[in-house]
Amino acid sequence: MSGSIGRVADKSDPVYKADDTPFDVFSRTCPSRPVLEHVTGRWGSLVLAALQNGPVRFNDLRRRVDGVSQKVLAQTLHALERDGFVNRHQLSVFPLRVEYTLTPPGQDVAAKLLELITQVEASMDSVLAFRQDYDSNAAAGHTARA
Amino acid sequence: MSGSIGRVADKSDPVYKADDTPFDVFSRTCPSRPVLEHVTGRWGSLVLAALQNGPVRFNDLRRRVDGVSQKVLAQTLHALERDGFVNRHQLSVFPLRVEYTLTPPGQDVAAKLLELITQVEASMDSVLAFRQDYDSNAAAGHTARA
DNA sequence: CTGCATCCGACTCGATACTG
DNA sequence: CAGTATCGAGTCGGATGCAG
Repeated sequence: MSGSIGRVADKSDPVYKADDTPFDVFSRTCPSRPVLEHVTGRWGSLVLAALQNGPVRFNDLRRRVDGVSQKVLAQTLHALERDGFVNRHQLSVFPLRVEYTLTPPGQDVAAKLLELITQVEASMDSVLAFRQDYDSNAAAGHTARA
Repeated sequence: MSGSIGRVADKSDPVYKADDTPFDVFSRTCPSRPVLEHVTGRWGSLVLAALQNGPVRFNDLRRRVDGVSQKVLAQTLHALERDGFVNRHQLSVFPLRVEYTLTPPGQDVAAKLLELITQVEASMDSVLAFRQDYDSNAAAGHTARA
């Protein structure tokens, strides 16, 4: 860490949000930040989204979330399980069968996540269009943007 | 967490398809996935949230998003700017003054993001309670979990 | 003030191999 | 099937220094 960014912000500037939540993700020491990272992480968000429609087994999840490795999927699930967003149910049969489901808090979070994902997908057209513009301008004039 | 969540977007990102095929984040090749990662990334989400209430200058943003370094903040802003979610406005005065604002698409996404963050913060009590339970059970039982 | 370049440690990922 | 252990490689992120 650096000395320059260590707790420089005072409680004098929070312009936004005057609600009653004791948790503030903007603070680096707030326990909600790691939780948010589990939820919004590269794979966490996709895993939660994939669990929206009922129990899913490990390898099904792996197929559904295209590109994730076993190791990382296991890590992701552990984190979400420990946060109480995901429930792991293991059947003592053979072949081994483990089903993952969303807990009630997990459903709440996943619902919001789904809305976000939907919003992002809905924005994709404008994003892609903007990027083309942005890239060509950057290639030509450099800092000469709108 | 590192991964490539916070990686800077560049022209080597998966190329887009111009047809009207629906975007599916679950697909590894879908262009919406990197965009979602910019938005939900460790810092991207906090930056978008911090920009909700109007223009913010670089260093203000840095103070607001506690713990982020200049380099990473700049990277994050570049990615979001290229996606068309954030607008960078530089005033040619001295001292140099740069203001970042949300574009309309950025506002839509940030709104959903805020809801998600609020939901996560609202879940924190149950999360922390659950974790205590989870950890003691794991400690008693067998191998410790992450 | 803003922010790019570079160096470098720390961390994460993914592939493989192995256990229950 | 459902993971865990290990290892190499790649990346990220922080600090510093410099430029506009």
